[in-house]
Amino acid sequence: MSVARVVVESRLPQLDRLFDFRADDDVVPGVRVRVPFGGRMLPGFVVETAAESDFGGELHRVERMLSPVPVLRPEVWALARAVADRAAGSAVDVLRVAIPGRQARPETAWLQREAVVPAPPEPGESILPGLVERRGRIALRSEPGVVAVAAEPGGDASATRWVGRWAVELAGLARDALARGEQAILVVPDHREQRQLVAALQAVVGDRVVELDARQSNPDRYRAFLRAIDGGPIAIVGPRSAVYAPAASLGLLAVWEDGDPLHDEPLSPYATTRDVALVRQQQSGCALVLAGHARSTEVQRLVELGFLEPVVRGRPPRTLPTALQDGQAGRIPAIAFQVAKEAIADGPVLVQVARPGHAPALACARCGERARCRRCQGPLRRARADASPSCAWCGAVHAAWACSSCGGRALVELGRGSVRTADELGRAFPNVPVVVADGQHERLEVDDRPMLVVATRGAEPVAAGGYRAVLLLDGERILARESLRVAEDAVRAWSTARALARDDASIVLTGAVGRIATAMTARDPAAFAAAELADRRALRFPPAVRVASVVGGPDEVERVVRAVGDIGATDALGPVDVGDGAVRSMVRFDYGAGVDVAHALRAEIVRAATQSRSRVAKGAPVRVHVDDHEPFEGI
DNA sequence: AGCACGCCGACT
DNA sequence: GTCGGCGTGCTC
Repeated sequence: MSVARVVVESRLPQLDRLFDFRADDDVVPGVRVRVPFGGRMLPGFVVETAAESDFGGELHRVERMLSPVPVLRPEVWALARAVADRAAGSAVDVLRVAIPGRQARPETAWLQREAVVPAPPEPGESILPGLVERRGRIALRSEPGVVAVAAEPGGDASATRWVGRWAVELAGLARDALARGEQAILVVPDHREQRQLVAALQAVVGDRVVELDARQSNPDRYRAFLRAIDGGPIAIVGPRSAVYAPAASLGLLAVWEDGDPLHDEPLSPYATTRDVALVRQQQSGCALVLAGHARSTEVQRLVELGFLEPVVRGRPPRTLPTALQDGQAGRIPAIAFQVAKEAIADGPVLVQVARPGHAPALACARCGERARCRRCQGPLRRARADASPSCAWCGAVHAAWACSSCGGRALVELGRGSVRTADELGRAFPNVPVVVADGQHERLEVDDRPMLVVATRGAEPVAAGGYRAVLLLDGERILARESLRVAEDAVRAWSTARALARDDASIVLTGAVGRIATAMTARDPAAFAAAELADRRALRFPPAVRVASVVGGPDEVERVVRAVGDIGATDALGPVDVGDGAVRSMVRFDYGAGVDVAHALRAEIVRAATQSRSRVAKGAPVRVHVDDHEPFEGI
């Protein structure tokens, strides 16, 4: 009998620590257990074992071991703990995304396997030779093993398959780690990038690739996770949760397009891949690569600090930014038609648009009032030219619409979506097939024949031989959005779409002027990222500072903000009303105050969870979101 | 969260 | 005198 120190699976912030239980000797660190806790049974993970406990009272006994597999590795526990502390959250909440649920069948098969660790692959050429070897010797401004890579656009333009050069280059770096017998973790925003990266990896490391994908079935996911537990020279690829993959000797951690919002975890404590990767790099000393076609302002900040060494690969394809004349908004400019016409005979042409459907917005033809859903007040739109208006939020179809303010029955279409753009292009190019790719119509690949591919941002299919031209439409509409990161997001979305083009392709960008247009023609992404970051500094917005949003009842929010305000280098914005009797404040703080702020926030969260249960003080519960990616959205 | 403990108001 | 309201604290 020994003592098992267990983290119990409870959302209560005050239980986010280890509790001791008596356990049999087969209960080893990392296994899942069920323990008696507060009068009932709770699942948990054994974090460590010891001969004795320093708890004063009588220890309960572990009820049973749920699985003998040590799924929580020490390095992942350390990571979860640090990530939770940084975000004023619970470590178990991190483990929920880090560790897939047990599946009996794959586990039985795994337990009966003959443990075979694959041989390391042969070393080969990579874009940053020696990067992985430098692990462990990372210091500010001296030979960093941490780099920000501006990836080379374009790809392998074979007629049957397209793999971006970025993927080939990351795969080469992964092979460097595997050749040393270490693991590589490569984190991508989406399964689109995952497909390319897996293809590139298989070309250089064969079957030493493990995909940890939330889209997999539960057994497949657990099977892949168990393969990662086995260790050895393997490359682990997956979306944001893969950053927590078990890898005892991690040689490389690479994040592709760290600025993509898909890297933001929507579950508490909301850590984004880049931040987790930075913590993991610090803990493991692995080489860290933050790569993308665009540079995030967060990466720019780390470059300016000298923590990341910037590396610029390749050169963007020729890009023509075109401003729009008055009254042209939403139209396809003549130059875009011209470019498409010249390129289409030779192969596919990509047209990127802002919104899906036919008409993304509708308004009353008589009074101009935006058409809204009678049920939920959501905006109405039209999916196809001949479709009835439907609500974008609840999906209700409004065949017989009447304006709520003037009673008018006629609608005008505002803007145009992918389907309408496709219709118009189809008329302009009568003999060319048109393919629509958006949230409703997923399309991952197109072949090398002439066609127009109309896609919303992030839904662009890969073209086997590379696109012959890319039209980036709706710039003015994208940039009209009210958000801290519009420009950064737009440049990233345009840069990634453009990278799907063949090297000799022409790129047309409509509705972008000034700094943003320049960003799309410059070779080096630094100038734009630096200018964006300078703006944020001037305004004291992230990532120049960090922010924590505090939502809840007015009294509670005020109390939390006051507690954090006692720390230096902080200030608060708000509170603003967010409905249902709740308010929101934004606490801004310098990076240097981060540890103290997170600590104070955590203390307030625990206090709110334990002391505020008197019937009078029971308002909306306080919720804290540290490093909200879009802190001012919806204000 | 649930559950135990503990201290003031109406009651058989 | 005590039964029970809920505020407070704890969960190995």
